[in-house]
Amino acid sequence: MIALVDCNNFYVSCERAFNPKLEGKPVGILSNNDGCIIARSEEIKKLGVAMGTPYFKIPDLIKQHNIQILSSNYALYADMSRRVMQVLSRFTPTMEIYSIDESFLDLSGFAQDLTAYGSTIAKTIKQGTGIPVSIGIAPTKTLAKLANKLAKKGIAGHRQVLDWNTLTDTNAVLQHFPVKDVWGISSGWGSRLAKLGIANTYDLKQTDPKWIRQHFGVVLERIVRELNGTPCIPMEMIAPARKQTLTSRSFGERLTQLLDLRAAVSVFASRSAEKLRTQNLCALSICVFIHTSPFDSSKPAYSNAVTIRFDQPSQDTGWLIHCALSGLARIFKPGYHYQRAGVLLPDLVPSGTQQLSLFSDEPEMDAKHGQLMSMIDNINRIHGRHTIRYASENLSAKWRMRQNMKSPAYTTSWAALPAVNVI
DNA sequence: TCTGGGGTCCTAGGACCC
DNA sequence: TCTGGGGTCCTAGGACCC
Repeated sequence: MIALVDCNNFYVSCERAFNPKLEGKPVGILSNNDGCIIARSEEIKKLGVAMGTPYFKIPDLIKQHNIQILSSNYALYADMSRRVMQVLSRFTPTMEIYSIDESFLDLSGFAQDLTAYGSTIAKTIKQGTGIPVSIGIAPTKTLAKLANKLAKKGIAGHRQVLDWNTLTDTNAVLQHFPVKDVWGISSGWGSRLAKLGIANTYDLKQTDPKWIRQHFGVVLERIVRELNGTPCIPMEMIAPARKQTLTSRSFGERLTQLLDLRAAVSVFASRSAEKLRTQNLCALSICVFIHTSPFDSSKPAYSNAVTIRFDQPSQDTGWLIHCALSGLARIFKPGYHYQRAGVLLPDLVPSGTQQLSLFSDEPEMDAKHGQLMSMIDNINRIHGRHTIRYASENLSAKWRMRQNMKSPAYTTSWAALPAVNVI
């Protein structure tokens, strides 16, 4: 049996844990650059605010219902996630951290009442972190995800925790479950299936897996088999190494000057190199892209990207910035209002196993660069993220994103520790 | 004025090998 | 008249996830 533990409205719950005044009120958390609403409390969902609604489109609704809006605070969410996962890991030896707010727990061989065990887990998480969770328990991951959704809504007297095996008529439940809400199926496949007469999840469960494979591929076939109780998606206890990494941002204001873009792309390349070093990876190539706003039809549109291959794998900030900037120079065209840029490292390999270039500089130079990078990383870890950086990162700050309503870094900065008033 | 930022897997087709 | 049988690697595009 597999349990899926999912935090309720995770970002909102993190904010509420340190700001109880948000309790009971409609709350929305914004994406980077204060663009869209990407996390919602139950109260704001009831007001009809959809996932991904652009913030600037609903000023009246916000005023009318006193909706609380916050910029996203990823330092806080990442730290709260770490705490939740730490508590969760006490309850099983085999756990897969699936996302910032979800984990699969393998409960095979647990003899006791799994609903009661789930309730204990939920209570402990809430007490230890302040975060409310819902738990679905079932024989496969797909059914555990499904049971989790039902537990969130609450069906047939089950709320917060639902053990699939305790339901008396699962087929009746599946008949009322929309296909597009099944894990791994979205509206694209959902509407294709509907056209073929597969209207609900019970219909999908009854469909011949071989027929599904012919018409949709092996991914959907696995889902059908999982709905029938046959595990096809294994637990991944050890996170596999990243295959690519992307650093990109929308700008706080549109940029027209190459200088401003150079600063942004330098920061993205530098951040990418840091990610490589913390994960012990090297990049074989770098891709730089820039584009104008896809929504603004009043100005000329332009987008372009360029990929540069390396002679040998690298995780060196100076080299990545150098290549990123030379790529940028090749695709930059004056006269456009740029909205976003990014640095993509699409081919990653483990560091330490690199094939060296036949025409490489002295190997001693590579070693020196490596020492320089660990020195910089150490200083920045002790004294704060951007204590030492490359000069080109400082060319301009015009591109920096908007974050006008961000809460303090309650748990990761001494300066932002919450104060408690004892009366 | 204003619209996020990351990822993965699968498949088909082209180019090549013996 | 008639033209094999087995592979690999790479890329682009499409589908999905949080």
